[in-house]
Amino acid sequence: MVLCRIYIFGNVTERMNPLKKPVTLHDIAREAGVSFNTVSRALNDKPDINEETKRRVLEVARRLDYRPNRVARGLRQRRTATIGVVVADLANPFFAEVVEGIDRVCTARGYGLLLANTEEDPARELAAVQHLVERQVDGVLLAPTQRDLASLHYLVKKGVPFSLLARFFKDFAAQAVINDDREGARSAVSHLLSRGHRRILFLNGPSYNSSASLRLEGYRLAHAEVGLPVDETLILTTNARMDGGKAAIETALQHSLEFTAVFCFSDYVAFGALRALRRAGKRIPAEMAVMGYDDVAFAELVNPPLSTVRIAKTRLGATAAEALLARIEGTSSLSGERLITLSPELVIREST
Amino acid sequence: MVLCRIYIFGNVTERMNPLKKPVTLHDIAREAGVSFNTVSRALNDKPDINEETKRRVLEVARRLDYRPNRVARGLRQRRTATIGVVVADLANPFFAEVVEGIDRVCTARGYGLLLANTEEDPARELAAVQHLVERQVDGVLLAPTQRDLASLHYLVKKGVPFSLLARFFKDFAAQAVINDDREGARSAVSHLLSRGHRRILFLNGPSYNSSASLRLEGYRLAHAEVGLPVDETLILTTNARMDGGKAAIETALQHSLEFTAVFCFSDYVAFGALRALRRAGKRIPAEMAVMGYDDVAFAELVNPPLSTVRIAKTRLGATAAEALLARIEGTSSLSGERLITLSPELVIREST
DNA sequence: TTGTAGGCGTTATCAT
DNA sequence: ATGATAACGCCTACAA
Repeated sequence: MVLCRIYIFGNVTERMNPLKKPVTLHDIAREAGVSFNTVSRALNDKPDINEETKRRVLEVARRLDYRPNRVARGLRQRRTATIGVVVADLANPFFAEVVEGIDRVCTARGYGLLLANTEEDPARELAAVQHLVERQVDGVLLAPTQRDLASLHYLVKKGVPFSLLARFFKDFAAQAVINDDREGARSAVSHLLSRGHRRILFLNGPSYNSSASLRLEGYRLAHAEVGLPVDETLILTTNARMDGGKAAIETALQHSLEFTAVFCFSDYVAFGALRALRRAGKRIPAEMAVMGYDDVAFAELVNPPLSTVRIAKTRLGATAAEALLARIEGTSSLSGERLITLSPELVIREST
Repeated sequence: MVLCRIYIFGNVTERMNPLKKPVTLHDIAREAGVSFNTVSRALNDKPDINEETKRRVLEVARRLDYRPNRVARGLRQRRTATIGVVVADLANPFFAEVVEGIDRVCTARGYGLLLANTEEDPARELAAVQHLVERQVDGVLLAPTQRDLASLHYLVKKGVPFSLLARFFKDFAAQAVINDDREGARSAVSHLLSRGHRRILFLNGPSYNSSASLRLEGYRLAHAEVGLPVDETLILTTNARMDGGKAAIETALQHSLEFTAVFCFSDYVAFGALRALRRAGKRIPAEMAVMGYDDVAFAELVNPPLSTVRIAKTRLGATAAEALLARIEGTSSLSGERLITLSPELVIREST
């Protein structure tokens, strides 16, 4: 592995402008020969103002390329038009797409997006949330690690509105936008059962994760529907990454566990499982069916293309943002709901 | 395709706390029996203060769970400890990883991260930059669309420091952290040539993209090194996404263009090419070699695992952030350099 | 219709 | 060592 060296060419010729002082309301006022709050009125088009002066003021503002100082405005109005976004793992395409959805509605409505990454570490989650609160965000969108409730308690204590992304708590009444993971898992496992599989290995996520527990319910439900008892030895817990899937399959094979299909907590896990299975000489789907979850962009690119459960990721982000903004701005729509559940879609490709 | 319906369960029982007024310096001052700027001194541990009172003040602050209002601080100090990040496409894992690198150094140094997404639209790029400037960010990290210089001129005019991510301009002296794309392409094409390929199709990005033009130079250089003239008909321009690679291969095949290897602008493009080639019955690498660029996480998962050129993505983001912060804070280190170039790494897997 | 005054929560600059 | 006072740029009264 080649070490990355840094090459440096040339040097910046042009000196940065030494942060020239921005034009303020006062500057415009002086230029237009009015008081500075007449300018304020003109710019925020308030009712009480003469059309003619307003026109003149706006003209001057345009000429000087005036830009409001949103920090000052934020201090005065006690709202910053900013929302904090705390995700578990940015490099995970799942969250990247969720954030894209959030960005779309936030920028459309003039809100800024203050981003933080926890890497599934509860301590970082709390630190991030506190930091965001200090920055006076109007609300927070959070994918909690679910190891504890510290950050949520903090938000409640500070009175900052928030919604949860893709995860929720049974015993903590916070708004959450989630995927219907019970149904997603049920339909996936049903599909496998309908193909004749009777021993379906389940590589699930950790039990504190709400998606994992919902998917486990779905797994059981599908079995119950056909009157098949669940063999608990087929339920394994892995970490949510690729190596988790690989490792789980390897140990399962070592212990000569019997199964003809694998249902995975995520596409990532499925990719790992796929590799391990192929390395063990299993042909897919002839000898072994594999099913993922999420439908990240690459699911259709692996070999064979992965069957999976699609989550509407950007939609999830966009919906969460809308619900939160509605709550912040006092709009009605989705504001009061506890759980907003998006329905999943079974995507059958060639791995099952 | 199943339409995604929204199910809504339950209702939020607990009313959000009506944004209780946060504790301020004054509150602490009253509680501790000192003036509010003594409190300020204590908290920012300034020199001129009695140890005893300082201890007392800090104790009160802790008890009341005081948090500084960073908006007020930002207004007063004219620095917000925030940097703006403008990327081209969040859903692209390349940029997601770059942002992860940025996040790591920014949070470590107490900076917040205001994120915006252009989706390669110059108009959105300018709007995003203006928005960030209104929010008084201390600096901007920008992956420019390169269709025009409007946003850069704007930043210069406003005197806001910025660095470019992964792209640069020959004729505009802005700091940029980039990959050595000429060398990356040269080594990739060299490798193909050394395997005996003589007609190497190049699916390149649009020419305004600085990476694309550098990679073209590398393509030519590799040919020159072995004294092979370049057949210009082998150089195609595609959009940087998967469908681009697919479409390009399809037309190339239709026009019965002769080639035994394909070098792609990105892994994404390569994935598309891979599919189109396989659909056309080509065996890889026996009949056709394929090489990508970037080394996104999935490159090793496709079939066959993709040979590619690795860019140190998180490192690129982290380096850019460090350079920018150094410039903002007046630290020496990388601050003055024009181009900071990271060296790529050739990764040979099974597609070549 | 317009201008004046005050304050949002800090930090910085004076006095004391 | 501490306290009063003045910004920072804006908005929201209220007065003219």
